[in-house]
Amino acid sequence: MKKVSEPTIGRLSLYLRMLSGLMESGVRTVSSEELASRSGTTAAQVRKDLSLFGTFGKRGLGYSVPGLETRLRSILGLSRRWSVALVGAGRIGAALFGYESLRRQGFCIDAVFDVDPAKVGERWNDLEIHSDACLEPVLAERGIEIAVLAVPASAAQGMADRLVAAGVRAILNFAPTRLDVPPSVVVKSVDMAAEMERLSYALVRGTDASGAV
Amino acid sequence: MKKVSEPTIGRLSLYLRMLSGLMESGVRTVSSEELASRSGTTAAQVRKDLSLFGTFGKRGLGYSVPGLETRLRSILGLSRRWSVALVGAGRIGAALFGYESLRRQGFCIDAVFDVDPAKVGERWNDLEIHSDACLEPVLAERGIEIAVLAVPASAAQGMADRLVAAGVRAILNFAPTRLDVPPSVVVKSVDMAAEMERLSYALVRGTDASGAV
DNA sequence: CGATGTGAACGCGTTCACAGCG
DNA sequence: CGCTGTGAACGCGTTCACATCG
Repeated sequence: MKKVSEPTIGRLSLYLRMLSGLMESGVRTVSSEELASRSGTTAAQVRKDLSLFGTFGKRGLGYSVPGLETRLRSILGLSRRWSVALVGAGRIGAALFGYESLRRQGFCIDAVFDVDPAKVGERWNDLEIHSDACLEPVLAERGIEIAVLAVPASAAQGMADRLVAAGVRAILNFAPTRLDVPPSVVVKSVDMAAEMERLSYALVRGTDASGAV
Repeated sequence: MKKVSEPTIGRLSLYLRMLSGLMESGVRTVSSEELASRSGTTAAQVRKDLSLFGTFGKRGLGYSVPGLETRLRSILGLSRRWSVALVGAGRIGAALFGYESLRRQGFCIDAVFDVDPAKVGERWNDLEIHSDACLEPVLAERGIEIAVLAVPASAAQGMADRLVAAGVRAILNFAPTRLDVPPSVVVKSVDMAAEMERLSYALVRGTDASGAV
C-alpha cells in the first residue's frame, strides 16, 4: 500500500464526519465533488485520498454513503472500542471527560488519574479518580493503550515517561510542551496557545490567510 | 516581504516557547542548532524560518535570547493586548477561561456568553456571563476582535455568523465543524476528535497494515 | 574559526487532465 | 454520458551545501 500523508488522515476524519451527516439526512450516494465542497477541499483531493485505500466509488455514480462511512471508520481504527486513560482531572480533563463525540467514536475513558490528594477518591460518572501512584497497575489491569495527558507542562514529560513505561502506545497531549517518547509511541498535541498565536499573527499581518483548518 | 507558510508560524510559536525557557535559565545566547534540537526540527529550518523576517543572528555566535524573544513576540502579534470573547460557558469554556498561558501571552478574556439562562448572570472571576442576546452590543462596546467558540457543533455556524457580523476578525473554533466565514476572517480549529482519530489510525496501522474491515 | 544566511536541489503533497468504466 | 481513478505536471516547503561575515 502507498504511503499515507498526515494531511490525508485529517481529511479522512473530515470526510467521515460529513458522511455521518449525510447518513442522518438519508442521503445514500455522494460524489467526490459534493464531499469536497462540504469538506472545504477539492474533488480531485477527495478521490486521491480515498484511492490510497482502495476503490470505493462507482464510476458515473459516486460513492455509497453507508459503504464509504463503514470503510472510513475501519481505516481510521474506529470500528473497535479503545480504552483511554485520562491523566489529569483538572478543568481540561473535566472538559474532555464530558466530550460526547469521543465516546461515540469508540474512545472510552476507563480510568482517571490526578496527583491532587483532594481530587483522588472523587467520582466522575461512577469512575473513581485514582492517585497517580496507581497509574501503572491500573493501566496494566485495564489494558489501556491510549492516554490523554491533561496536566501542567512541568509534569507532562515525567507523566509521559511513566505512561510509555506502562505500555501506553498513543498519547494525546494537551500540555504546551514537546514530549520526547520512543518512536514506537504516537503523540499528537493540542496546543491552544499556539493556535491563538496563529490568530494574532494573522491579525497583525492584516492577511486574510484563510488557513481555515 | 516573502511569503510565510503556515508550518513556519507554528514553529515560531515553538521557538518563542523555547526562548522563554532559556530566558528563565539565564541563557543569553543560543545557536540555531540548539534551538532546533529543543524544538524538534533542524538547524537549517530554524535559520530559514527566521530569515523570512530579518537577520537576527550574529555569525559565529548565534542568536541573542532576549533579542530574538522580543522579535518573535512582535512578529506573532504578542507585543500587545488582545480582547477576547469566550462564547460558550460549558466545560470547554471553563477550561479555557482558566488557562493561564493565554493570559500571559496577552489574550485577555473580556466577555463570556452563553445561551443557557441558568448560567447567565453567574460570575467567573468578576466577569459576568452574558446572555447571547447581548453578544453584539457587548462585543462592540469592548472592541473585541478575537472570539473563542466553545459551543456545540449544531450552534457553531450560527454563532460564527453573528460574531463576524459583530466585527470579530478571528475565531478559535472548538466545535467539530467546519466554519464558513468571509475570507477576511481567520479561523483556526482545535479538533480533539480528529486528533484522537489520528492516534487510532496510527495504532491500527502499526498492527494491521490492511485497514480491512 | 564558527555559526549565520541563502540560492539550489530535493521530496512530497496537491492539482490537472484524461483515460477508464459503469 | 457522468464520475471515478490515476499518471503526470506543478508548486511549495524542506534539506543541502556553501558563501559570508563577525
